[in-house]
Amino acid sequence: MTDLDSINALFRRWQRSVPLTDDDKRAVRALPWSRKAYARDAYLVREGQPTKVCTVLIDGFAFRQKLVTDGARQIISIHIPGELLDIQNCLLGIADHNVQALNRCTVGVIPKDSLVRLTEERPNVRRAIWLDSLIDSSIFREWVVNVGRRDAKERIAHLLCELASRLKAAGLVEDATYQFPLTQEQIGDATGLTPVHTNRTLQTLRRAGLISLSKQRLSILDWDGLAATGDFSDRYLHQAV
Amino acid sequence: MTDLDSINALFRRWQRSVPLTDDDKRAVRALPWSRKAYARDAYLVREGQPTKVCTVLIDGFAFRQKLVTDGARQIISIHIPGELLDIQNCLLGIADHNVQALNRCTVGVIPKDSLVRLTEERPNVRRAIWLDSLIDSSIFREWVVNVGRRDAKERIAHLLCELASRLKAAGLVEDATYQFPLTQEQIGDATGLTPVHTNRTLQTLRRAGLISLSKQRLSILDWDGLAATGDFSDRYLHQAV
DNA sequence: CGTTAATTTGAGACCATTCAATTTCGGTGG
DNA sequence: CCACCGAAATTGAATGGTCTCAAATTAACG
Repeated sequence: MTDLDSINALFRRWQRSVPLTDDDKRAVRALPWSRKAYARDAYLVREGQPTKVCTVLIDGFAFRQKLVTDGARQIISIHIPGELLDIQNCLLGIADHNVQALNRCTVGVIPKDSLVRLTEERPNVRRAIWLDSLIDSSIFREWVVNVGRRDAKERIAHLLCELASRLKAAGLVEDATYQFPLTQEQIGDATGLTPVHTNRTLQTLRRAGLISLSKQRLSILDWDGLAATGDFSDRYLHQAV
Repeated sequence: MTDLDSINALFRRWQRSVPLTDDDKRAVRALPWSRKAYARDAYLVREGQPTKVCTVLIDGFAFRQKLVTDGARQIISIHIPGELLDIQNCLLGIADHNVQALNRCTVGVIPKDSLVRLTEERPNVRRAIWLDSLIDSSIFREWVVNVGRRDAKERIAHLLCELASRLKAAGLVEDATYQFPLTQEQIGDATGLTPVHTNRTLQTLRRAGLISLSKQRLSILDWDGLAATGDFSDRYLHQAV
């Protein structure tokens, strides 16, 4: 990549749990990076495609999704800068889900072989990647619970808490009001709800004084209340410092 | 473990994708294994507990679950012999979900530090474990889709297809009729349904001539029909040989 | 053979969906 | 800067899938 500083989000994330030496960082920087930009809704990975590269989100948001036969879409996770979008592509031969840009975003791309080689050579990096993917897994598990055993109000409250919590831990937001790039349809796709019901549920949360959300700006007015409504505890994010 | 052959299920599973040398196997056998038996419904891991060991399922079935505040339970995955139940315990300090025995089962237990050390020393083993946990992740993703975007009939059909497919790939069943240890309540907990509705939905599947299920024995009478009903494709299991 | 767990059935209520229409927002070109 | 346009958000009403509560039946087990 021309702008090597873009990798810093990645380092910051990894170093939350694993110490990286200068040699580690040099090795990561020395990978054959290429930089790529995607428009809103563009596909970064398509289910069924052979996997060749691994992608780090540098700027903007992305999400993973799968489509069912009747055309409905389920969003499986939402990603913020500094996260690896498709680490499973390093070992699995065929992509098992789609990755899409949530808004205009830029990513760093590494051929999967070089990344695998790096993990062989740099134990700290390996450990950081391993840990990251285990946390990924934990988030998937929580999402199964969210769509499986919570009602609409709880699901959406939980989703908002998770995103806020992760953004805060990543140092990407400071206060309780910040840019929130999901449309109501996308919130619905992430929670297994229709856009109509998502809309009504958001109104309920607003009327309860828990959030204010309009024009892509979200304010969490009552964190404890929202967390209680969404049955949210941040343990599954494993981001304790 | 007194009976070292119990590890064979593990080796068979790993070798589906990664070749293991005799040295690799010796190293795995040399780990400080202990063997443990659990009664039906016994807890192997409890959410919130510090993690100290890693567990391989040797015989019987187990499942992972989380409880929500109102007491409802969501089953997150179901495990068959040869699978690692809690590999995330190697790196994450606190368990983020519960693991329970589905029926009477026996497991092999390894202190997590020894397993971590083994992954440092044996690249093949490391690769096998990594791959396994990536497939785990893929299954979680599919479950999010299952409970998020499929109706009751589809969810249950999908669950039955997944289990059948995994059991077959593991060489644990031969024909279309085999022991199926889930109660209807557990099927409901795995699909985000109530036991009552699970019961009615199973009757629908029976009446459609797709399955026969009674007294813990499942027959898939029409695989293609069941797979179509459940929108099932085995790609996400990554078990192609 | 008794006791508990698991399955099954019925009826009514409710949460979420569907379908359709309206309003507001955001971006673009004249 | 305003007019226009498509996308997103909002509203209404009717339908429907799933839940709840309760009771009956059957299976599992010591």
